[in-house]
Amino acid sequence: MFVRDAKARCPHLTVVPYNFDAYGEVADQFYGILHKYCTKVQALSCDEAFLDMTECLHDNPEEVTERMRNEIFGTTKCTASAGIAENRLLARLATRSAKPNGQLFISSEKVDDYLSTLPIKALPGIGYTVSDKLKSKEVEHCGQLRNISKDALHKDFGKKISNMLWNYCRGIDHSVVEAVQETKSVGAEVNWGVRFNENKDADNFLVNLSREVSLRLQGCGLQGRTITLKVKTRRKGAGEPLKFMGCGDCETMSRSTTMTGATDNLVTLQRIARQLFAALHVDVKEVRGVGLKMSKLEHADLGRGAQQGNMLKSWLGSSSEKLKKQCSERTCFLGNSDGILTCQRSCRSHYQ
DNA sequence: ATCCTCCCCTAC
DNA sequence: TAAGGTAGGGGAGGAT
Ligand SMILES: [Mg+2]
Repeated sequence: MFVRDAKARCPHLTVVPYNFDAYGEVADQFYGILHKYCTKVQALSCDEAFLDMTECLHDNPEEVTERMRNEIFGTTKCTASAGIAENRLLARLATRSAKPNGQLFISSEKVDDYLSTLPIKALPGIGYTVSDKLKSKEVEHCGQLRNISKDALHKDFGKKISNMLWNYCRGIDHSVVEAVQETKSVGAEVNWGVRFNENKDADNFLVNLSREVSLRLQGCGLQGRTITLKVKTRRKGAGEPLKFMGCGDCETMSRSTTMTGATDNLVTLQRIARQLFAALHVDVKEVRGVGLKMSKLEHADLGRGAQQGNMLKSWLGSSSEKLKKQCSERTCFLGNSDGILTCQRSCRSHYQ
């Protein structure tokens, strides 16, 4: 429900504003505590992480988890939930079941029972499209999914997704906790408040978006070879969206260019962004969203040929918090010529 | 046989 | 699918 509608129904509604600084502070405390208990921590977001506790099995995992949750609450005043199991898939599912403010250990013996009635949609990586497709075949729970052959799944979902479905519905997950994650792409997009009257408005927007992406790349010390422009346009027949300045029902198109050398250069980005936009042949009056993304990344200071991949620690570190704030302030200048500003960098505030 | 581009799906 | 932004990954089909 939109705030506007909620206020219509509840005129005295108190709307609490975002407080990104506080979320960042809690995230720092959260990760600080996790690292006190475990060296293998993989950050999924500002409020969710995997911990590989294999090396800590000399202690009782459930007791360790109790202590961590207590410390998180004591320090942050935010409750936290946790799942404990033999692999990442089951631990993640256990966490969902444990909410709010609880913890759950799924032992090996309980896995089959737990999964048999679990909706397929609850599996990570399975969303509306895949689960609806299975539902249309009367397959709704993991127990039912186990009766579908690998071959049949492969025909309907392709290699990777069929394997994932086959393994996950049996509680199988061989993936490992990776503390260090490689950034694959850096980009920025705006899909709200975008309305252009003239070509030069769109052009101006592309220039600013290019600047934003260039600055973000430089902020990360990264350069890239592939630039992708994504444009949302009003779908034929779709009227103005009910939500003010929203993008409404749109079609999405994209074009990309791969260069021989990696760059973070503003002028290069602007030139290519313009070329890509022109190649899409859209009526600027119909544009509802624009995004620009750089991929095939390399470390800026290592130059070409250094295929090491970039090792970026979680963006939750305090230095990257500062960068994040700068980005969000810059983003305010991405508003179009009507002065409509954009709101980026949403951040979940619940910790359970 | 593998890579690339574009599109779609998913999670937070 | 009545949030929007960032990012990762996979599928289809064409290109190499
Ligand atoms: Mg799911």
